[in-house]
Amino acid sequence: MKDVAREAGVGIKTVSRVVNGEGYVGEATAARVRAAVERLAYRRDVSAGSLRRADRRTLSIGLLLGDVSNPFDAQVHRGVEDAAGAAGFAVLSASLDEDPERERELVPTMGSYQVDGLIVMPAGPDPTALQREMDAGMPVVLVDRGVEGLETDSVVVDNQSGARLATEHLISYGHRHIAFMGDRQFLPTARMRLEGYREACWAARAATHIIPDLSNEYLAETATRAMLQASPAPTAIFAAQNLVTIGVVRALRSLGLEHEIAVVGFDDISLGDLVSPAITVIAQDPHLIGKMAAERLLARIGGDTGPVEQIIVPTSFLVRGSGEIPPA
Amino acid sequence: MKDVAREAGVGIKTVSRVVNGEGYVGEATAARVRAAVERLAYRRDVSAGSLRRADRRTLSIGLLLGDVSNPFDAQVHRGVEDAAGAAGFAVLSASLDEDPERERELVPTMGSYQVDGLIVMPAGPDPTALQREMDAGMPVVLVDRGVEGLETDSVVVDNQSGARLATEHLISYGHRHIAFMGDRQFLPTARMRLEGYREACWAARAATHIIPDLSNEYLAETATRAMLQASPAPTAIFAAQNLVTIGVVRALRSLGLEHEIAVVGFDDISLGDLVSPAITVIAQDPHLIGKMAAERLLARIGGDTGPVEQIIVPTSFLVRGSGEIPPA
DNA sequence: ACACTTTATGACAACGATGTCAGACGGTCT
DNA sequence: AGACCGTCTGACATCGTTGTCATAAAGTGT
Repeated sequence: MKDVAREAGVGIKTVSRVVNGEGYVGEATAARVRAAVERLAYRRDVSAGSLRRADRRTLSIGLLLGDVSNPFDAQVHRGVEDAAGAAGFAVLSASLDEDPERERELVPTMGSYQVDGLIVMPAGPDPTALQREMDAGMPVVLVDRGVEGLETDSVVVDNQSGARLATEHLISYGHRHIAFMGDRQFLPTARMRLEGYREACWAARAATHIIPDLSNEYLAETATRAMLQASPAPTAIFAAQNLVTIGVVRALRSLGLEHEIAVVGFDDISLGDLVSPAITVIAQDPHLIGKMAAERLLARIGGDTGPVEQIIVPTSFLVRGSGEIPPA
Repeated sequence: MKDVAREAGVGIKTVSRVVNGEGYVGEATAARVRAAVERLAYRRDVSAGSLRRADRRTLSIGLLLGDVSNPFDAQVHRGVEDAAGAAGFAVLSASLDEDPERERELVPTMGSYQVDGLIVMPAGPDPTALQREMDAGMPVVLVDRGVEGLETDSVVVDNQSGARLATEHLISYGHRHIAFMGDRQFLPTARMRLEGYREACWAARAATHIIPDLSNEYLAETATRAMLQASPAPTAIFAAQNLVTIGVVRALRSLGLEHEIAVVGFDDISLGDLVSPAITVIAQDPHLIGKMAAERLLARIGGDTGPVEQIIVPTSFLVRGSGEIPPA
């Protein structure tokens, strides 16, 4: 900027004014400055600017997801990016892999990059890292799940009633022995979905059969195969997470049981409508979740001091075939 | 930092030395500083530090992808993140949507955030924005495709020979009328895949049937349906991109032709092994592509001034059924 | 002609950190 | 004792930018 000022024969503050469009600069001077900027291929340094500016804004937000390559998380990511990008904010992202250790580590790291706010899909139940950041004045919005003891905005879906709906759907087709296969129980979403399943089973006086802690596709497949050896084997399965659903479908296929045993999944899966039978699911709208979280965060960054909000994004029920198989 | 210095009763430079582990600090002093850091919940400001430091490093890299929510791109993203994270670098990412306009805009934006290097899946054929960045000393690594006229490292797959292999595979099963359905032809990868298809057809003296510029699933589905009305209709399809493959499969399914017409896809698709018939594909390893790109970039950031490298990541051929259907 | 406002401009300090340098202290060698 | 070295420490300038303020010129109202 000093160089540009010299090149244009003006003071550095005048260059600053032109670059930031502050006005109070003569048209002729401004033109000379713009020409110099062009000639020297000058580009403003956002971080140096934020250093001196009163609000310390860096026009960037941090995004901590479970795994950027999980289709659900990737859609959330895109939603955040769309909303943030429209407001001129850049997105710094990282994957936590549901590891509380990484959360403890990466939350302060994001802080040290001076992001203006943080969107987090929390990996653990421990609020201290995030609380510390919030105490330092950092706006935080949680997505997908909350953290007990942390008073801040969140964007979630109603996992419990979605799971209840899915289970009731199976019950309405005559099933009374429905297995629940879900993700790790320290995840609040997994617990809520289990709760919804339990509610529906109780109401129908159906037995419960719970297989938790399936953290990936492979474990889900193995567990499904093992479970179906038992007798009496369940006649239907509620698969409470996207990767679990894939594992279940894969196991049923390998046993040739995909047209005998009913399946309803939570979260849509790519090509779920093309396999045979097509997979009935409770679908979320992850792009919308990300977009709303980013909008909430941007409002907080902009100074919104209203009460803490919990935004619940609706789910939709996609009936496709696998969930409408009656018991044998 | 000034506050920490006052709290600990030392000079700010001493605090800096402790925080950065520079040594030459007495143990007692260091302990007092660490205690003060803890008490005041102090965190170093990375960007302010980089301002004065000679190398201007911000320990962050920029990543410009087609679309962070495309499964292929998301895997690349994760590969980059893994390699960058291990070296202590943060990743600033954005989606270009194959729009050269956005590329012109976001490349300098990344520059103004002072990233130490840039990994780009280029959206357009125009090298100027990237060239300008490189002239300013920014290391750049291209992924998935190159840019003509830009002398820089790149990590790609051999699209041409992959496509040739796929086509030859169909020919070996007796097909002589194979349709090529591909993405927009301004994308180098799309052109290379078409070239590979052409080579194989020529060698076998088979007719070509080319349907380009299918930029999404829906267009691919519609085009497939239209094409199959023609007579004589092709007996096999080479679907040259992941979303195109999905569209093709969807169209065949809706016409009930999925067991009549052979399909080989380029890029693996999720659940491609579960649909019936399972989809034969040329699979890439996007995680590896991202990882290698990041490693190359980190080497350049670290001062590697060796000659420009083009890294070619091998593809693999997954034979699953859809590509082994003989012509009627 | 006078006071007052508006527009245009640059000098300078400051943001939070690090590089440079100089100085103080204690120990070792001649 | 004096020269010399290694360790430990802080004052100060500096990185690129913006906030504050002073100043000057031109315009406006009386």
